Amino acid sequence: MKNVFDILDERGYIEQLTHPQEIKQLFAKESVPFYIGIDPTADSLHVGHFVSLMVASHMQRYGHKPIILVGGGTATIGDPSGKTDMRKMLSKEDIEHNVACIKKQVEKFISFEGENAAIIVNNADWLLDLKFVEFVREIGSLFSVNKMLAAECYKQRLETGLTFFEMSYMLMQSYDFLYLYNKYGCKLQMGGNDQWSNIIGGVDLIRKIGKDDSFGLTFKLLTTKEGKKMGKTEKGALWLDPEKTSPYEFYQYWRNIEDSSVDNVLKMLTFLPIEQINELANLKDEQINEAKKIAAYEITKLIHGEEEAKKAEEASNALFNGQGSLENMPTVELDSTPLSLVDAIVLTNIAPSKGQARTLINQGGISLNDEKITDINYQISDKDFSTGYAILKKGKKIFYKLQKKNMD
RNA sequence: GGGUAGGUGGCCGAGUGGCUAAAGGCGGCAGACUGUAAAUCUGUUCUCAUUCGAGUACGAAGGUUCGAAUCCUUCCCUGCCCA
Repeated sequence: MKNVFDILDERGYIEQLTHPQEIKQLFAKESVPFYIGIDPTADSLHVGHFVSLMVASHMQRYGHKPIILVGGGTATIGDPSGKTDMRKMLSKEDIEHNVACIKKQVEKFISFEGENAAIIVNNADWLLDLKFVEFVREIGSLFSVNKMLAAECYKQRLETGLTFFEMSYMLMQSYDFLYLYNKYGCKLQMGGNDQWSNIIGGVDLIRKIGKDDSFGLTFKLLTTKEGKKMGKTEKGALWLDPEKTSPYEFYQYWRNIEDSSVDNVLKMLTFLPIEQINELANLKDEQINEAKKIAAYEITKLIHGEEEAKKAEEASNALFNGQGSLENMPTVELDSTPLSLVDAIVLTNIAPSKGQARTLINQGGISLNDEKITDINYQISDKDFSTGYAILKKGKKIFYKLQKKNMD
């Protein structure tokens, strides 16, 4: 059997490793319990977590045991890494709700049954009961403040201010690793590269207490060529929850990525064989659109299932190539006609306010049934529904199907 | 605890009594060009009413003034230096 290490490597997941040689040998030698942490700061995962789950899935396929740590305890603090401001704290109820939602999404990637079944743990279970003095004496004494301050993740914060509260985040994450090491024999922590400092904190902690088989690995963050984080949309993050980001929008996001990201996205976010990916990524110019279609389809399938992926693909074909049915595009029902175009735009959330709806119309960004409309007083009436529905379009890529509620 | 500099629209950052819904940049959106790409150029970017206009907004609450983001008072928060 191939070593997962090579898989992770050839697919470009790996950014940094604490002990490259040893980690590779470890993978070959035994089934390694490893953990990735997820902060339950929202009730859905987003693309940022996607990469972590992909890696965990690859690892599990090769016989290693995933431990998904949900940071119910640490979320009460908020990781200061890379943030310029202290994060707002979440209530206990929020966190519990979020944990439950996250669990469902994780199940799409990782099996909780079988030989190397994954487990989910919540660090609230051990962190909340810690005694302060005890913790500081036993764990805190093993951390050098000088070293921590030198860490990249704190440097930025040193300029704007950093509280002790936030600094202890690293200690807690390190303690998590130690706890999992002791309880489940967890030897490896994985995470996004922004977690590097926290990860080596844990690796060092375990080594300081006399063990030498703790390791850390970080993945590359998904970024565009300019280094912008991927997964941002005009509405904020690209969520994995279909209620927050519809499968159609999700599909379209990947369909529209820039050429230079195709290779990365295919490798990191799909399970397509590497040979096929290399072929696809080599397509030039206009042809690379084929690769994007495949990427969008595969990624959507992973998150939302085959059926939703097909629907999204079909809707997109219908809209952009004029073939196939319009049935599956996002639809909004209208109570009554006539309705002003401005109102319809706000109703469909195409624009958040009437003012913005008007600017859109004025700038020629709105069309109805393929006809550009520049009259801000336009009233949508029955004649726009001659085919039974009306297509409202913003810009080139955002479509909504309007339908009347009571067709009589 | 003492001293000092600050808190401005999604972010960064000008503005120090009326011409300020507040320069500039970033980000976002739209238009042109394209391949549902990138880059570039143009427009736009608080809310309601697009006719005039009105309402909210410069950490919070009060006050001075015909008029305040700009002045005064109290409070909250943050940086830096000293202890």
